[in-house]
Amino acid sequence: MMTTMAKKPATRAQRRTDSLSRELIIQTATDLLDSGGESALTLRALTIRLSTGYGAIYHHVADKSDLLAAATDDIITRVLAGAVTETDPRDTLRRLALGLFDAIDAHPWVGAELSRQPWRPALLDFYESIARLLDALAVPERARFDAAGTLMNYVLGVAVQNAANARYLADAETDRASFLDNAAAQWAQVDPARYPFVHAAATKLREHDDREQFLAGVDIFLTGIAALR
Amino acid sequence: MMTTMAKKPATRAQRRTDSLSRELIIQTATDLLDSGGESALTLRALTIRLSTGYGAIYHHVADKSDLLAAATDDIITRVLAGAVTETDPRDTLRRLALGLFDAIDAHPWVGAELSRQPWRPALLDFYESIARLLDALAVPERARFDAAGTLMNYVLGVAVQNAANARYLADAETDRASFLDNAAAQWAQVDPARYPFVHAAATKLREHDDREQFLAGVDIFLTGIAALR
DNA sequence: CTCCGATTGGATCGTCGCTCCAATCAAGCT
DNA sequence: AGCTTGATTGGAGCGACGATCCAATCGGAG
Repeated sequence: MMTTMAKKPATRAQRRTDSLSRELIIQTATDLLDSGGESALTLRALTIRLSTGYGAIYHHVADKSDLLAAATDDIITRVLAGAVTETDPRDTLRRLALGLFDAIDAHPWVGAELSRQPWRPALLDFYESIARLLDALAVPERARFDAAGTLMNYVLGVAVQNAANARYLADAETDRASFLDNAAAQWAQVDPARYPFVHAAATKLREHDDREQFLAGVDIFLTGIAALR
Repeated sequence: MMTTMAKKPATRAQRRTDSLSRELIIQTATDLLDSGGESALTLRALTIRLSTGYGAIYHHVADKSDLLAAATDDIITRVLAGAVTETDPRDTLRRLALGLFDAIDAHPWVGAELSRQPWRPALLDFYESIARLLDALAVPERARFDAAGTLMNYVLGVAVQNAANARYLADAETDRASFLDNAAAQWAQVDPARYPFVHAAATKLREHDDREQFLAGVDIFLTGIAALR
């Protein structure tokens, strides 16, 4: 046997002229995730979009989870940068929560990633802001820790739920209306004797607005927190 | 080239005497998940543990996600079967929520799976129970839908959070105490000027009990609900 | 006893994340 | 300019994964 095959001419594919950077990779990853969901972010897709190889990417990024985390931090940081302060602490809190809600609504993969890594440094700012606002609401210091944690859990819980719905919608390639109709039809089919409330809720499922329901939940918690003093 | 290598003798590995079943597969999958976390459930590991092949497993199960969903339903159903009813609707609700909390604490992968598929049929019973209890707590019919959804989101949010922590603990092979010490140390290192509340919360992190904090959140919710009447 | 559908085991496929290394470039030194 | 050295790039290849496919085997109905 010959030790070498007939070698290709010694030319490699042309080397890129503009230099790669961590930022460019993260930006491209975000594009892929936004357009195709979590499963669209593969290293192969990245190499194609950036017309480069694995080595170049791994030189700037530790591994895939590092890349996902960095993209998530990027989005979260942007949300916090756009946060505004109202005169009423309750309103500010509502705004803050809605900001995270909307961001995850626009980038569902962020919700899934946060559910996997809930203590990213970028969320420290969120936690800090919430605690500060609870202070302004006269929540006693001993209860503030639990209250802030509860709010965080609720917001993240809704975020994850929304991300799951969005993923389902993307996979099934159906629009939101027919998805809700389908779910409502299923709920309406359950035995009314065994599940009277679920059966009754089927109609509301079609009308409800995720964003408003989220805000209703925030208000429930705010009311409960106000009684902690 | 020869078309066939020297074939092994025509004997196949001995066929199993006891028959496989969907239940046995689900049970084995649960064992694998409990002992090694989500990544431990691979088809190869299943074939080894059951000393069988891929075909036999795929004959009883549609695909891997079907298997994961079935295992999750199994756990949830068990939790609901053990639910008890107190005289006070509040206590019953607390028990119900704690049941789910403890189940996910014992099987963290259930939390991760529920975050991916939050509308499993097994959760319908949960939803129904919650709505029934909210009715007993005199929550008006128009607010019941939002309130029930809010509580569900909160419980699932905490569940996901717990699952993420458990996963981290399993991967890092550290115990909970040193994990909390580590996290507290990190929180204590953040700039006290920029993050006064996070900095102050560092000490509480070491003392706090996840279960109690979860219950504190449920109580905040219950207080908030009481104002809805 | 015979047959046929139900069940089983494993070879094989395509894709994934990741490692590894030769090839290439840019910047500094003499 | 020529040389050197470290940073950066591109891609072949590895092992593991989920899934498919099919020959081999079993067990009950007739």
